[in-house]
Amino acid sequence: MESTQNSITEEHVKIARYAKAMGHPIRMYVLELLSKQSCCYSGDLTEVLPIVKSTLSQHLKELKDAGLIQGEIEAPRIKYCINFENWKEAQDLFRKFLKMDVEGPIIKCK
Amino acid sequence: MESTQNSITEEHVKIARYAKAMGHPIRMYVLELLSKQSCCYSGDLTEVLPIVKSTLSQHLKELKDAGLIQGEIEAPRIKYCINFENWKEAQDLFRKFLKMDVEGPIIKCK
DNA sequence: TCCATTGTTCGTAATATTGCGAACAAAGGT
DNA sequence: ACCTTTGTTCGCAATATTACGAACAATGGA
Repeated sequence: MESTQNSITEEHVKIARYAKAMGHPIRMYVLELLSKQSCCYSGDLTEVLPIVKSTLSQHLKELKDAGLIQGEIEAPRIKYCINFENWKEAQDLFRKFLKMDVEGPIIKCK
Repeated sequence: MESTQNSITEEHVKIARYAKAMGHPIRMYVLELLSKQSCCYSGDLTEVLPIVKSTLSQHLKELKDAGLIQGEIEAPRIKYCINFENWKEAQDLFRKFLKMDVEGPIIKCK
């Protein structure tokens, strides 16, 4: 079933997907905030972030699509929280990835 | 000197920059390979990756621009290695970021 | 010197990202 | 029923990303 040359694994695709979602300062801010203080409303964010609500909505959608956060309707607002299932997966993937070569390479380059 | 509303810090910008560079399966593969086995030549990569050399060159350039890797001329080839100074910074940033809420939020969201 | 090898750069194209404002939808309160 | 609040969706524009092939540069070897 596999194509290409089995170099790129499903793990590379997964971690790249999470990394891509994290690849914007606004989204990193939101993730950090949520992972620190459980939940927040999107209105709280527009007050401190230098973007309009529609742009924020798009960033939140990206984080949602990547699986890192989830929204819960609490009318008339929406409460955003970390999606802890996927968050844990992302943590594990990054930890595994970052564990490598903490002390530098075996063969020092140059 | 700061503008906006001091929500987005320099750290958010930095980690987002690294995350963005990691936001593609090809680049994650290269980073993993290099962090595992010290160095490699770009020709080694084209052999196993399902992209042509010019595309690979662009991905390597992105990793270089983000500061995660460095190239060293070793004619007629170029030896690519992890840039360990920045790699360490990225590791620290991600570790700090990932450390948060390993066990879940204080206030469980529904 | 000419050729082969290696990798970058250029030109091109398709698609994705980022951002704004306006319009829209959903729900609660009066 | 109407209005307010909240957030999404739409339309638009500018720019970035991803990918390919062709052309180009640099270097070592024949």
